[in-house]
Amino acid sequence: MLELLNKVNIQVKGEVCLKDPASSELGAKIFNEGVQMIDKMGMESFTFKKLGEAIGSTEGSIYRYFENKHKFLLYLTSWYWCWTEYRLVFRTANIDSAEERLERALALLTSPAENDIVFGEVDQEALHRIVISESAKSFMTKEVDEDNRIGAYLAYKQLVSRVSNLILEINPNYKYPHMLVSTVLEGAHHQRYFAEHLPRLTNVVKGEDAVGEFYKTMVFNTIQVKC
Amino acid sequence: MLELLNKVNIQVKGEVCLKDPASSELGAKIFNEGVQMIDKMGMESFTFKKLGEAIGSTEGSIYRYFENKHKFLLYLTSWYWCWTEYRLVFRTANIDSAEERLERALALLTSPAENDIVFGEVDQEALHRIVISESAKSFMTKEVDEDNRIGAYLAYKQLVSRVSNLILEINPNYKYPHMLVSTVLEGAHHQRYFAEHLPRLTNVVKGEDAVGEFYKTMVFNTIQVKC
DNA sequence: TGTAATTGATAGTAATACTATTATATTTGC
DNA sequence: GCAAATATAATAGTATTACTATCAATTACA
Repeated sequence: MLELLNKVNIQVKGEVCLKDPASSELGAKIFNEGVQMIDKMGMESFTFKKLGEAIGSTEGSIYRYFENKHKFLLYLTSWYWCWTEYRLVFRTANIDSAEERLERALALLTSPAENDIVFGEVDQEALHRIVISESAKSFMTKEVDEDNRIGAYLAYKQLVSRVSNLILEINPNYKYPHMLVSTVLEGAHHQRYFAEHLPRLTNVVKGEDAVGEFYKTMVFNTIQVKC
Repeated sequence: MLELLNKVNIQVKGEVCLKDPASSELGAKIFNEGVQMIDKMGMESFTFKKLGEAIGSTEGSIYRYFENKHKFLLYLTSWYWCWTEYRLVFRTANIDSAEERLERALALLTSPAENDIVFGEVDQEALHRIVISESAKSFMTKEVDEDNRIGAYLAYKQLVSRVSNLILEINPNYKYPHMLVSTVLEGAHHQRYFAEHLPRLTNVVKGEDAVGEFYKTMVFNTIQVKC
């Protein structure tokens, strides 16, 4: 884990919270303990009442930060994608070859959960598990258009756009870069989940990085004009 | 829409319902009106009470068919995958070339919603939309292992296995057929959803079958050993 | 025709997802 | 250093949800 002297803060854009949880002690507790609770019990069982009790505060206080628990999930996933983009920029910096930059980007996006650069007390591994198993619920709702309007998916779209550009550097004529990138992002998460719970839907072998290998081959074979 | 003289029934396996909805008038109403309601209002707002009122019955009666609304969703998705497999077998029958069989299979799996062979009163288009926007919730829960144990995902696994075998016929050495197939199945649904709600995550152009084209190229480029 | 199974009607409960109110700290601006 | 503004805690309350239970009425079927 890389520790930075001057901490870089992840700033979540969009009107996803009523009050920035990074702005107070209580907000930080809500964020950190919220991540722990959702990781352990899942969104279904998670409530603001339980979270309030866990941090020695109350339901009412949490409602002053987030309108409801769905907005809280939107905040967590936005934070995750901002964090991912930050790491991606970091890992592809100073690399000359476009191919290698894409390779590194894909390795990051398909890698298993791991704590990285320190951001406060945030348990990045737990958050990664949450995004794997709950993020579909963040946009698969009847309110998706309204949530989109308030900017809840900006971070995700920005990441997709950034990786798409890496692809276009290699093959400027490739027609479906966004489709390919979102397929990889969603797919990699799914495969990790399947490996754990529905192994017959995947081909993950213990000890091998099958997910990374699979998507790397898939992307490079898909974008390159055949000989 | 092809109408068969002797109707073929979709038989959902696994212990997903308490009582087979295909076995009674009331069961059929629950199924058909349930599909309509979930399509219109989404799983979040859907309740057995509302469904009971809509079909002139009661909450209690529906609970005798399904333990809860999550099991109902499991039933719907299983039905959908059985139906999809049935259509796939139909469309690849009597085709000699393995490549063409795979191409037809992919075309079916990535195609937009459309009503097909008649199965009772089932609104297949609505069901397709439900699977696109709700099916992640059928396995992304803390009860996934228990649901798997009772056979809730058998139909899905069977379809993945069948398409994987098509791939292995073309390239018996390909290492990740299950991963590739589940990536396509989930991906195609996601792309349809994104096209509707989050267009910046995709590259779907009106009038073109970009989704089908994209996944076809992706699969064939991925499995074929490069020259 | 009698018995079993199914359905309908009604009632009840614990938990959830909030909203509202008021008292008590805590911060801040001057 | 103090008043005013703001944040938090404590408590109460409501409509809805996700069930469970009971019993009467209807229908099936043997």
